[in-house]
Amino acid sequence: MRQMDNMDQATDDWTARFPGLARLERRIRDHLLDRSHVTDLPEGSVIFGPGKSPENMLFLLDGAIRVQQVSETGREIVLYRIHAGESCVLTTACLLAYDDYSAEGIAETPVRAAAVPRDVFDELVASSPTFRTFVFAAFSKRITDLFLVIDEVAFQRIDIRLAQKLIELSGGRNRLETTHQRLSVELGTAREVVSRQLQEFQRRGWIAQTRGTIRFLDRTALERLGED
Amino acid sequence: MRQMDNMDQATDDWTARFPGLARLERRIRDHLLDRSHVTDLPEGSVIFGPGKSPENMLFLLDGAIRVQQVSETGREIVLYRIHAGESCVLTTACLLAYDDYSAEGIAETPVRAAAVPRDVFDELVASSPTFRTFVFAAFSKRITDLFLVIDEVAFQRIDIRLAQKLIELSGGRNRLETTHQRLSVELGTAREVVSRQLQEFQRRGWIAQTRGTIRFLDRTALERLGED
DNA sequence: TCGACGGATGTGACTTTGTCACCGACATGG
DNA sequence: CCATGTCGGTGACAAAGTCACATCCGTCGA
Repeated sequence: MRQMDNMDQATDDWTARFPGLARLERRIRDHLLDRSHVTDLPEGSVIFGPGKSPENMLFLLDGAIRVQQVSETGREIVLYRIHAGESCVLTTACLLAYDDYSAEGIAETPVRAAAVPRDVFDELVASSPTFRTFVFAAFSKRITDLFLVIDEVAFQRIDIRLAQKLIELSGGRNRLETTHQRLSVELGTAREVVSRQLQEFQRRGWIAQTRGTIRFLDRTALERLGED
Repeated sequence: MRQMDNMDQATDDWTARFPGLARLERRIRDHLLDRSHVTDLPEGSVIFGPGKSPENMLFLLDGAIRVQQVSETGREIVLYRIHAGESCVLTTACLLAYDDYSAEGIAETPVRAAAVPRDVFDELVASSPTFRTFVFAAFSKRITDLFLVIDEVAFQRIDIRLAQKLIELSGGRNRLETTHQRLSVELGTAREVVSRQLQEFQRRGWIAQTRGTIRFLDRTALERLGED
């Protein structure tokens, strides 16, 4: 499930890449670096999921992890992503063996992360105020993000959400390589709904579509729609 | 906003009411009891909300707090409840001053709670493994609960969700005093939708309605529907 | 006692979203 | 070349949300 690569940790202070850990006490930081492993995971790795609890808490150095949920009905929805500079707090939730929730974390790109064993995590929370702040801030951010997801799923129109998601996923580029199916999972809706909305965007001259890619012809129009 | 009642803390060990705190180290427990206040809040008190961060973390001794969110569009949805024996971890999220999220916590009944100041909370997390476990378990539970809410809002049929909610809110009694409006907020849907579903339940002989109350005529049928 | 008022509920017409059962188009590998 | 699997299109329908009302009922002053 996972491959571990030990690195020369003395020369690679990965904590510097985490804003919240920049001011970590020197002694603490050294302990953390000493007791953690930097790990590389290929794209598509399942970091955690039903029946797969990780033993370590991850601090993402590069890449992104997508956390999504599969409903009993088979439909899926993307809950959030963890990007470089963020930690995988859900792992701790998982570590605590809370009953089998259906969420899973998947490496969306090749991922490099620092793996911190559970006991080390606990020691750090106990001994470092800075680390505590970091951890609670991470939890808070997740929870408020989930509030936002709930708000959008419950109350936002699908055309608006789709426009927002297209802009978000494009990351500034003017084309997006994805399928209607994948977009429907992002929004927790049905593929046909996405297809129809994209047809409408195309009819309005905002995008052009070919199999597997969407080109933006009028990004501003999409952004306007996405602003409510 | 809040009224504080000091009690004879030496004789009232409220930590005993929290399963997760039962094994708290004696020294820690005394510190917690010494530095916290037991507080009474009237029904309807706003515990936290947009612009109202609490200074304390609450441990609920009696009553219930309802946490809900108001969307920009004015529609509302109940996110979760905090019952006696649980703590208000969201408060810590709030304490960390994460940007103004729109969620608010309201006392659904008269509430008695132990208020733990922020610095005491931090000390306890630092010094007690038991307390740490308690806090992280609380966070985990909230997050997994929110996953469930997302799943239901996104993928579950409204009749099934309504049946489940009626059973849940009735708490074993065979009548429920609430309005269609309130039920619609519970589910994050429109009042008309609730009215129509309730009419359908009534037509099937499962419930009887009068202004402000619902009587259960065939609770089993509702439970069956609620099981998918 | 009357009537105004506000909250609670009922209703119909309509739009949006989700579901289902298909279809053909395209890419890939034998 | 065909078989297969993924991708996207389509129409008919069902479920859910929206809007604009119409009642209904209890309460509170006048």
